[in-house]
Amino acid sequence: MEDVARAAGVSRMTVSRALRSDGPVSDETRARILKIVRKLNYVPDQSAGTLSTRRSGFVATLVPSLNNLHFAESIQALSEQLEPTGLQMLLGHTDYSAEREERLIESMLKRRPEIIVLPFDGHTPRTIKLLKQANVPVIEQWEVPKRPIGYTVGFSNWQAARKMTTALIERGYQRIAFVSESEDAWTRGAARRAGFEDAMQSAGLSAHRMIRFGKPPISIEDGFQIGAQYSEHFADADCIFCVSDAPAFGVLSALKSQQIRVPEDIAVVGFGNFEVSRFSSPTITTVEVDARGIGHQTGELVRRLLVDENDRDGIPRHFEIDVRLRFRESTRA
Amino acid sequence: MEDVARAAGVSRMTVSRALRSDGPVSDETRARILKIVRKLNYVPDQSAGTLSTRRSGFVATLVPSLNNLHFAESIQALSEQLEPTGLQMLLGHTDYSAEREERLIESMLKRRPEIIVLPFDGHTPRTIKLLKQANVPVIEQWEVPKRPIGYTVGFSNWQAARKMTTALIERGYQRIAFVSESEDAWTRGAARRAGFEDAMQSAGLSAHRMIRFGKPPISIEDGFQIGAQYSEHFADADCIFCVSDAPAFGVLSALKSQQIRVPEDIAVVGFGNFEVSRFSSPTITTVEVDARGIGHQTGELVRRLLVDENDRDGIPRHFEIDVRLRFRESTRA
DNA sequence: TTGTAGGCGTTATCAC
DNA sequence: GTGATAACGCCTACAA
Repeated sequence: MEDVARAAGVSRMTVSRALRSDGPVSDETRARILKIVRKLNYVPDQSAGTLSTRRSGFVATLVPSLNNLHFAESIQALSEQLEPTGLQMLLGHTDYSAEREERLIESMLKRRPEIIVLPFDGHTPRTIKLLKQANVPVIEQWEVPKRPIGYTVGFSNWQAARKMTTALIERGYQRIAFVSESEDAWTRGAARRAGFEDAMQSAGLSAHRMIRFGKPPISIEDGFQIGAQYSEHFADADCIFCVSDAPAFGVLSALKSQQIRVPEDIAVVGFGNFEVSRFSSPTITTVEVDARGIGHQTGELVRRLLVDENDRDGIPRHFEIDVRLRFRESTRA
Repeated sequence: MEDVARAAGVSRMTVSRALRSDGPVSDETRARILKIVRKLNYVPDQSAGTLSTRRSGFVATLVPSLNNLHFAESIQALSEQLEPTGLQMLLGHTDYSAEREERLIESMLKRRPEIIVLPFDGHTPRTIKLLKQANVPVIEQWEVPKRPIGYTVGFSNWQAARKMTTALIERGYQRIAFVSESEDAWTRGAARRAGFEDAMQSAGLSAHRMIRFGKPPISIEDGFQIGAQYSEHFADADCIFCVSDAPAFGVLSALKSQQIRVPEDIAVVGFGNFEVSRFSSPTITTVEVDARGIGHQTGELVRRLLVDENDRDGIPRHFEIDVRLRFRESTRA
């Protein structure tokens, strides 16, 4: 910066001002400075700026995993929202581990993020303490916690699964099995299972057909293995409700290879409305979740909290994300 | 830090040393300081550290899109490698746009990354200039450029597609169609197409059956629409080679709904070995690419370049990633 | 519209 | 093993 200043015959301060689009500098001086900046390939050092302004420009963001199109899409939507604001995303993935989440937050806090975005999957007590002490807005996504730390953007997985289960019962299914992960610290999956159980019990039906298999995120392959043991798991069931579309597709694939017809012999239902569920044969009945919407709403919220000075009043604490049931060929009408 | 120093009855410098695990401090003093650090919830400010040490601890990383399991997996593998090193990833996605890539690099350089990891899909001249002037190691991934800027981790898409095409010809296919994106700044897709053309021409066959449709990344839906126009596109073809598994699955789905048999009436081939290709029916012949391997190798390389002081000699400029042909049910033996 | 002085929170360096 | 001092590169605050 010194070099630029010298070449332009001004002080470093004037260079600094010329680089901020709103700095009070004469047009002529700014033009001259910017030309020299380009010629000298000067790139300002944001660490120094951060230190001075006490604004890092960072949005700390966690996801359980990138290896899941829902999370990837929501991140992508968020990062697109962030682009014009000049804020940068600091991304980490927890691998569905609360301990890893804690470590990540600890290391990200050293970067002094201006806001923290993370999934709610249950946090360790220390994580909660760290988040509160950081004295920075917190946005919890996907599942809505009972005791939110700050803002929330998401929906109730419990209600969504309950709604689908109830709709299935209305369509005449009674012996519904539920497929989910074996390790269930994963609150969202657990919430869906609980919603299923509640709906079944409310209808006076038994919710004992529980298949727990595979670590989160449960995969197509896991679903295939479950489906391959049809007679063991599903001999007396009339419907298989899977915690996500991936295992639903796997189950379908396994049933097909055993000549079991869907939906004539048994129905298959997923969760998430991934692209594959629309193009499998039969197409898969599922719960549609607006993943991009979560990223988008989060981006809006970040903007209102950090960028738009005059839009900071009356910001709701919660943004509800749409969830819709999609009935397709894998269930009968 | 001042507060911690006062409470411990030492200078700030000693606190600083106590926090670096290798700093020369007596065990007793360090223990006392760390206790106070915890009690006061002191979190060091890494911007200040960066300014002083001139080491940011950032790995600038670009991907075309997260909305693609290959890239997501490679990023996840890289970030797992990075975790124990204390390096943090600064992630951005280019959306397959060289201009967006340029803007992202420009903004990331302000953070003074210690290394830059990005896909090679063709760069703008200014991007190349920026990367060279940054004076920081550069790792180009996925496709191997003719003139690399620094290190490379990937494979030749041209060769991979050529190999598959040749193998298809050996299996008796002669009238092979190729499905790829309509906008082809996407060098990897273009490289695959060129490899296909070369193989066909070398065998004295015509490569005129070219379907270009959909913006990158081409989707299942795009493939479905292409497959739906079977008689128009594929009436005289015996095989459909798709630039990725996603459209291959879509094509398959569309053919099935028209009662066209695969592989009896026509074969379908993909690229990438995504999970869906193993569980569709029929399963899809494809080119297997080790996406996690790319992230993993990149992580190794980053470690050798930035962390392991005594492992910096004779580092190869290129790491080749395995590519294998997977013949499945969607082609005949 | 421009310049000067000083500080943001760390660590490198050198002295003890 | 510990402390004092001076940077690191930018920006706030104030003065001209």
